[in-house]
Amino acid sequence: MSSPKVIDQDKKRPRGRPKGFDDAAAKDAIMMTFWQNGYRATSLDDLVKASGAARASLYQSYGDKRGLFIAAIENYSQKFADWVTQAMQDEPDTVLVLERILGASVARLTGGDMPDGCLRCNSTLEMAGADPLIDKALKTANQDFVDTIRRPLVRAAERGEISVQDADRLSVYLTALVNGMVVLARSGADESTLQTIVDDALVQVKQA
Amino acid sequence: MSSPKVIDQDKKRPRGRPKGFDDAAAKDAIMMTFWQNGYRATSLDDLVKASGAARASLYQSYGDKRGLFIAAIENYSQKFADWVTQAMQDEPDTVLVLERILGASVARLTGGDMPDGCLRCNSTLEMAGADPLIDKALKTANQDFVDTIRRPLVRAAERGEISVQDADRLSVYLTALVNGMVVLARSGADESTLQTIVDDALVQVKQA
DNA sequence: TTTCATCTAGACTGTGTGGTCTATAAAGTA
DNA sequence: TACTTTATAGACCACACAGTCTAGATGAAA
Repeated sequence: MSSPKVIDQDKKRPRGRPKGFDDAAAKDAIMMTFWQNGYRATSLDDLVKASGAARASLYQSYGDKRGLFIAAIENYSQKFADWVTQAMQDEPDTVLVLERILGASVARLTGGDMPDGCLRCNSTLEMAGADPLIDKALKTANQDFVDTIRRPLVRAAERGEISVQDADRLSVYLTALVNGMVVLARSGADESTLQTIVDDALVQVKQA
Repeated sequence: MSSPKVIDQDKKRPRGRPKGFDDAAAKDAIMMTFWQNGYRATSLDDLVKASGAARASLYQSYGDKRGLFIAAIENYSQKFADWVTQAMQDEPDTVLVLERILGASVARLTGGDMPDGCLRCNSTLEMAGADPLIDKALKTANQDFVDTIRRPLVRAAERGEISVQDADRLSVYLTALVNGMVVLARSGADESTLQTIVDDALVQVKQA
């Protein structure tokens, strides 16, 4: 995120005029804009302003509004997967990894530094079934989320701490809870309310 | 729903030309339309067609698109509350009432006879924070849902079966799970997957 | 320096939208 | 039969939007 960007990488620069904006930063800005407003309430002008890229450049890079949205969803998914990879490296204990993941979710859902809700959940309820390509991206993102939550549980299963069946079952169960907390948070639930839910859910995990 | 409508009730008929559509049926049709498409993707033309009412009549009755939407949300909330009232009359046992509620949710989320998802959840993730009046209606609807789920639990507490604290805690917990299942269902989860979640959650309830 | 590929700035266009307005139809009341 | 009230049908308007296009800017390659 805040790592010093390597300017002028060795990668050969293409022929024409160089972009006047940073690709990765623009991608993040586009993600944040869709996250903030939703798909339909985001205009191309919003994306142009947020990304710093020219309108035509966005069309050049992403095809159309739908392409921008799908890229945003993929970007969002990837960030979560990367975060969990890091958490699993930092924390060997399964329950503590899950505590971190769920605790970070609660913090983010109730903290003011990010847009409300979750781009994946927001988008799923706004757009599932409305467009084939978006639908596919959403299905992938939702499956990726379950798979990502599942990773620490699979590690626990490999260690013989729980069964593979429990890993599967719990990963879906915890996904449901996180998804549900997103809706609760957007309807005004505070941090302690959500944390109580997480604590109750972890009891479920520890019993497995 | 399909009960024979009493035509020409005793209520004195107002002076002017009578409405060419059924008020209650129109209200339901409006609810279904918003449920199907979401707020922003629903046009006034959609609502005119679905309700059978004239465009001007809708504006006369509801003020504007936002008023139509808020009425739809209130209508939706009321239907759920009525359903639970009935279920509590039919079934005295607390856990069995909750089983019915959650089971019906699973059936509806995976059955094809209703629009996808849940109008309350869909609308919350699409519109929370976007408009003050809609926001208020959504907060009310979400609080009503928790309160409605809470009713069988409060009845159990009054009977001394569980503590009031557990009733409060579990009502929020189960709300989170239902909300979460809505997202899961819209991302393609099948009935048995959701039913497994419900079964796991009911274990939690029985332990209280 | 010229050429070529790419990016930029923003004008432009067709379509769809929420909301209003007008003319008319259908009922009750006097 | 007039008069009043309410609903209907649909034309109408101003606006916002996604997407396209054009003219010019910028840099590498020749």
